[in-house]
Amino acid sequence: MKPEQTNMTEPMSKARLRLWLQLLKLSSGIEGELRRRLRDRHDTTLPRFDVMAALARHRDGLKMSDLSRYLKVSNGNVTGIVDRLVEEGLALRVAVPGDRRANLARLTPKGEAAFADLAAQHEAWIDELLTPLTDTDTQSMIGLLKKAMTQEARHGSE
Amino acid sequence: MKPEQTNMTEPMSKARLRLWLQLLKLSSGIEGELRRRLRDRHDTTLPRFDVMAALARHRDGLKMSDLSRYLKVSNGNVTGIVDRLVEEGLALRVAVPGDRRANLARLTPKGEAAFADLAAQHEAWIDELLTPLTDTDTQSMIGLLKKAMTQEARHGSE
DNA sequence: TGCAATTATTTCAAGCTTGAAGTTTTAAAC
DNA sequence: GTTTAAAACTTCAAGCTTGAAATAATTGCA
Repeated sequence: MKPEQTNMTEPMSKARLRLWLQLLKLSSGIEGELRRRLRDRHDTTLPRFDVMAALARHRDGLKMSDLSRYLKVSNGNVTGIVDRLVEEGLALRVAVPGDRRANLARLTPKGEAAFADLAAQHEAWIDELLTPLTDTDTQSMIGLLKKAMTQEARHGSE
Repeated sequence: MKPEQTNMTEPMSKARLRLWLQLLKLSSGIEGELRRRLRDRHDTTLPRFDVMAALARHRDGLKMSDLSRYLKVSNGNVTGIVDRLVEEGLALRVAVPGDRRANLARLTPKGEAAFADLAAQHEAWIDELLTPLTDTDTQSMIGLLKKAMTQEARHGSE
């Protein structure tokens, strides 16, 4: 049986590899720029921003292992990142009634204020970095990305 | 002046943010799976694979700082990754005639053979992980990604 | 009620990553 | 020819990341 072809000129595997490399190029480029801006303008990091974003959506806080699952990173990693947010006064750990093993990570008022500012800027930065795309482009790409994830989800990720 | 709108329902900034989150979800998911497979099946890492891929395209080798620029990672990072490839016998450092500061990193025959195998599997994995996309989807997405990078490139990357 | 299994979190080793400092070498300027 | 600036690479501190081990606590079962 013939392999999947693309216009009889290039196997599908080559086309998909080229797609992957372009995907990586765009996402790495944007992510790198976000990291630089967070560091240079706000003295913080993208992982801390991600944790704050998760906690901002859960005002009562999240258990460490829930945070780990939500962000798809290891428990050990979450421990370290929350440690630093606590050191900065942006989050705190709260005991869970009835379970002395567990605790909740929660944003402080200072953390909530800081995150509100960061979130607005983050949205503006993404808007700027993806300016070349029209609304139609954006909706098309979202559709394609979701289509790509229908199968990819069956290979072990959300 | 009214902000950019999308079908009068959502500002462009929100749409682009949603796009970014989907982009991140797909690329993180695939990258995570590649890392797992490289570790579990080949006892190696994605950064080492990336360095080998760069060196495979330059049979004579690349200078450390050329490698750093090519891969867009810091010199210090490249030093460490090449150290480990050398320890594994997959690469070696070669002196540059006339410049005792510089050296070339180059794949060994063992490294070239190992990379050929990894590259074939890598391509097959990407093909598998992006199976839901038809050739038309793939070409469309490549086009959109490139369009996105026309402006994004002006913000300090590539 | 006691014990084994499981859970929640932290700690740990190893690898990666940045950006700056340090060292050596080369190139440019005078 | 000498001095200064720049280049090439490594080392370093700090942060992130995984997955496994360690510790403490809870749950479930006999």
